[in-house]
Amino acid sequence: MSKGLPKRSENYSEWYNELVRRAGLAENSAVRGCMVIKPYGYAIWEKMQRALDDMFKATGHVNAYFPLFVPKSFLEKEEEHASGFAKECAVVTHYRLKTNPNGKGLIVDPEAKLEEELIVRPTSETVIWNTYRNWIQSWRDLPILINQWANVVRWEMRTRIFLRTAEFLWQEGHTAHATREEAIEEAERMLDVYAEFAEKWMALPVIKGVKTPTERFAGAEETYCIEALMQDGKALQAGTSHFLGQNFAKSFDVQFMNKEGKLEYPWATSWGVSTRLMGALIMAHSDDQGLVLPPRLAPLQVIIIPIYKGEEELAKISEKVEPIIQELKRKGISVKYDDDDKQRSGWKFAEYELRGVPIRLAMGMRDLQQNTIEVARRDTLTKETRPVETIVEHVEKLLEEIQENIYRKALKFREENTFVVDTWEEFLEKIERGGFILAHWDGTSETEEKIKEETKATIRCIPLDAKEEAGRCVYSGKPSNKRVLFARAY
RNA sequence: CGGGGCGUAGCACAGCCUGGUAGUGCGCUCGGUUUGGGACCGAGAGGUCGGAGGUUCAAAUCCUCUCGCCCCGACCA
Repeated sequence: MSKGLPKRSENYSEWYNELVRRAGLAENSAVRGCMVIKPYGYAIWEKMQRALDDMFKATGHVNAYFPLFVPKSFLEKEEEHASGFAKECAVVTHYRLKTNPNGKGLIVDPEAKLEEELIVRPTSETVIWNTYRNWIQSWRDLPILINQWANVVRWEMRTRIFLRTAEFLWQEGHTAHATREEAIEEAERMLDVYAEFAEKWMALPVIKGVKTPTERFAGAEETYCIEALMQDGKALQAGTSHFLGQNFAKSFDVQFMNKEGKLEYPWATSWGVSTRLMGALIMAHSDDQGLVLPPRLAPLQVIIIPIYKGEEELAKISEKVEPIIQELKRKGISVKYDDDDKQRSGWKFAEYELRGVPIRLAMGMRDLQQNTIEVARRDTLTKETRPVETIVEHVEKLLEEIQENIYRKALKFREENTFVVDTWEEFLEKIERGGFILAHWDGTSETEEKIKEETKATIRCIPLDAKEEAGRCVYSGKPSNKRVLFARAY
């Protein structure tokens, strides 16, 4: 059996699947389309949650929890929303099982049919706005700035671990505001939060933009998104933030008395990121040796491995290493000393590389005599020997350097794979190679659809920072005033 | 949901065509030797061959149905 992973260059999706499995992040479950997130994978998710949650709190949001089940009648109320999600809903029709009178096992009790079916939430706008009706009477009740951490179910035809699972974990923010401007500002603010999180924590450069009407969230007036480029040249939507207008307020009959004493519908936003970010994290940075984790999200930042023969040597190394461990911990760096005698050092090296631990320290007798320690960094796979005295400060700096380097590498990759294209021939050629394409578009969904049919590329977004620039649509030749971002996407 | 591939020990696979005692490597257990990049030797444990039905004296192998996984399309965060 080969101990290495499949190569990215040979079979990207097999590499991805194997990596997720072998690094102990997650596995497919007995339930179709659903995953088991294993402790190591969940530890990364927890770090993401913590960072995001702090950012949400810092922008004035509070957490709450709304029910898993959505009455069918709620889902129906906002028409666009309803038709957008109808195709992928899990439906609860009964509330009881009974033993099978004709044999073994259990059957659904036909007597226990629900009067109204319950939908397992694909998202929570409807339950939440139904609740907000009772919470909002006056302009003094606004804004409402609530987030919830939850699971949702979207019955996907084709699933991929982390990237598209039938059940996934996410956070969904749902806010209500007195004015249109304030709601738009909120949607944009949260997009910025996502972008900052992606770049500072995940070391993932993203492009902020708005979706075209066809790619818009069902029920939204505007969908903002952050788009990232994966190593195989495909785009991944890493987060979305929606300006929902007054659609849900109207559908759920939520009104407030404004300062002038007139009834008004409040303005809404919703925004979310999911465990899909795990997929983004993996696909953006990892290599053929395994995961490459940005230090700020790595459950374990430093692994220390002793290289020894016999207990006596191990004891000496352990003694030498102990103060280093203590000092690293004191600085808030997560560190593990792997003195497990059941595995050899070479095995451990490979294992922690597979798991993406940013820094490895190794100490053997040679180091002990010279008062040195070997430092290996995961992002570059380079090693050097350094004096023990300064190792803690070095590690501290190195963690930051790795975080930055991973980001720079991803940014460089994106820049090298972003193409400004003006002709259809070039579009066809570049889209085959993968990457982002910046091209003019005439603004019609007809053209968007044609391009998708012919190339499988979609408009990922209209970048927020797109310059006004006269040009002609790459497909139809009609006039256009800015470039939009095309790519094949996950 | 369509097209293709695959389900045999924890993992990777052979055996199936041509039915006749279920195998190999890795992993696991025990003992020993080892230890600066996935150690070696020896001895072991582990499988209702995805499930159900059928054909047959006999089914991992042939037939039917079913469930699941992977890849490619249509749909999506």
